[in-house]
Amino acid sequence: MTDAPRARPSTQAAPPVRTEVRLAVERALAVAIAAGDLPSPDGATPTVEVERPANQEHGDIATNVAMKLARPLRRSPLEIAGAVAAALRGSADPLLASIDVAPPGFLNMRLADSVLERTIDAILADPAGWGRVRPVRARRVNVEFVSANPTGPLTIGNARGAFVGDLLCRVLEAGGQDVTREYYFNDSGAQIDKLGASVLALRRGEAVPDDGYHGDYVVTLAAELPDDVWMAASAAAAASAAAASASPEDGGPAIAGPAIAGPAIAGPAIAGHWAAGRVRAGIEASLARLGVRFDVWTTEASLHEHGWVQRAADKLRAAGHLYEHDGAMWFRSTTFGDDKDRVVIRANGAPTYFAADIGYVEEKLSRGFDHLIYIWGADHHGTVARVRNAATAMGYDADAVEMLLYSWVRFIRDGVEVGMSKRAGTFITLDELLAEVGVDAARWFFASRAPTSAIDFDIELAKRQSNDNPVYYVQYAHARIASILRKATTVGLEPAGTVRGALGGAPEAALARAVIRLPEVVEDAASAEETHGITAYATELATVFHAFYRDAKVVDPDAPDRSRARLALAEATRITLANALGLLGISAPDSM
RNA sequence: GCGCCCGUAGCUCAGUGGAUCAGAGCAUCUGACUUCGGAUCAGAGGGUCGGGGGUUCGAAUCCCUCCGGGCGCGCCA
Repeated sequence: MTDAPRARPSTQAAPPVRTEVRLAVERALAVAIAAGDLPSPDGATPTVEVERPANQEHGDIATNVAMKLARPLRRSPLEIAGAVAAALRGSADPLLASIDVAPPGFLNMRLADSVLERTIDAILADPAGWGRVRPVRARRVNVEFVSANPTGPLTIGNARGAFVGDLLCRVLEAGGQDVTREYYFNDSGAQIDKLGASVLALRRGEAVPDDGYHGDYVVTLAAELPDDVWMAASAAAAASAAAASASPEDGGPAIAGPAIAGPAIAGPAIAGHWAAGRVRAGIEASLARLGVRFDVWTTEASLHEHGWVQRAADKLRAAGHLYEHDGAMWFRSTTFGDDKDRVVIRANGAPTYFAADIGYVEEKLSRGFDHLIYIWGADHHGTVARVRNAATAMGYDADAVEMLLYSWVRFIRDGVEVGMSKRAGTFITLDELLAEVGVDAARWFFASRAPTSAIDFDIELAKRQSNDNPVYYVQYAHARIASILRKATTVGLEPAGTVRGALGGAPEAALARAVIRLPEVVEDAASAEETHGITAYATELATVFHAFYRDAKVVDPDAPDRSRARLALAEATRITLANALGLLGISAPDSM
């Protein structure tokens, strides 16, 4: 797999062409106002926004700033557009070849060939840096995703979270952000105990409890349970059984700065701890196979052990946001708009899952992140408000904590939804899905859809139509260019080092115009925190290249100079396709 | 019951802080140069943007309402 070039802050690419044009328009607007051609705006001047028109007749780049200024300047949009256009034409900037005013007040601009040429040349000079952009706002970002409990292998239910999170990280990195990828394991608590109890039951030759875990992997775990763990678990089970019958009182509610009770040490917990570790190793291996990398693995137990939960609770208490009620400790979430207050410490002294969430926020932010992103399934939307509220209550900026919710995927096979339950052991693992569909196709599938949209994933369809999948269309374009470049060398032709003066033809101009947009697409994707713009762009670029291929003979020994220039443009296109695919973690094959 | 999300072409999905978008891919149909990769290209048909109201010069986009689907409303995780 061709991986995306790693983030290298030292590579500071020139701003996207679109940005250059926007700045030129802003300068022209200022010039027109200074010259008295336009009045000075009373209130806030609207920011200039430029866009890529869908209709080619509207030029390469257009702006509606004249219409936005019509009200504050009390001039007609056409009059304003005319003044800005005149100022643009009057500037010595060779950026634009033409500037047209179109009703009701649009400014349509066409890029000069020289801009296309120097951009293409820059791609050839620095392929790895192409597509990386300067951040609008440099941040240290923590992205936490997957975070599936280590109670069983990753399933297709975890697929979207894994890919969405990974893709977001890649896009943010290309957008110039400093990204840390993090996985949170809930390695203690009732679910782990149930997993442990299930393993112990099988080891004893008994049936798995009804509320335990029933998958085949539990049988394997029971068989592999080391003797020392087995004996320790058995001894602890016996001891806690004796203790439970001897002392029913548990010391009353924990208030006024008590220590938060840690997880109970019992047989199932001991076995569960071991099993979770084993399962976790499998999860890490699966993620590696997906090309999903993590920088930091944090466990819930470590948050308790290192006092983060306690510190966060203390912080909330000191700020007056905790109170006791019915023997439990509550966070006054309603202060921040939640519909009810939330329990942090149960009446029995045990912290809730929410308590660990709060401790985790404190722990993450203590590491110096400016921004925390949680990739959560839509079923978690009920917990968004309370966690963000807790962050606010601890004194952090509300915007520092962001939850990105993705909708559930319905997996369908033969027209029937695939039902799943990790506990019942009826599920399709992520490994199985990828073995059937392929990583590239799966990545493309998730990358090309907005995370918030509910989608259907038809497994059979994904396999059967694999050759019609747009991902193969894009990869084919890349392989075709690689083939052309190979072909060229056999007749002694190499790409030229520059396309200067060689983009005059219609096929060349159209292709170059598509190629130079990559940084804009990356910029938009990073700021919107979405990836489907990149897949759409890659598809479009492939289409434009295929048209170029149809209209322009690239390898032609009878016209060596023209061939070398077209080879250079083809190479720039190949780099752009490879970088766009690499950004998505998808391979860019030289042949297929 | 309350809250959040969603409903766009036969299918899968973009577009949703108004004008310069009703779009892409697949599927269907019709065509393509003895030539660099036909996993390609050119073209066609196909949608009252779930229904209905409202605001506006203008609404897929904003507001209300209804219908239909998903999810959430624990001292679970």
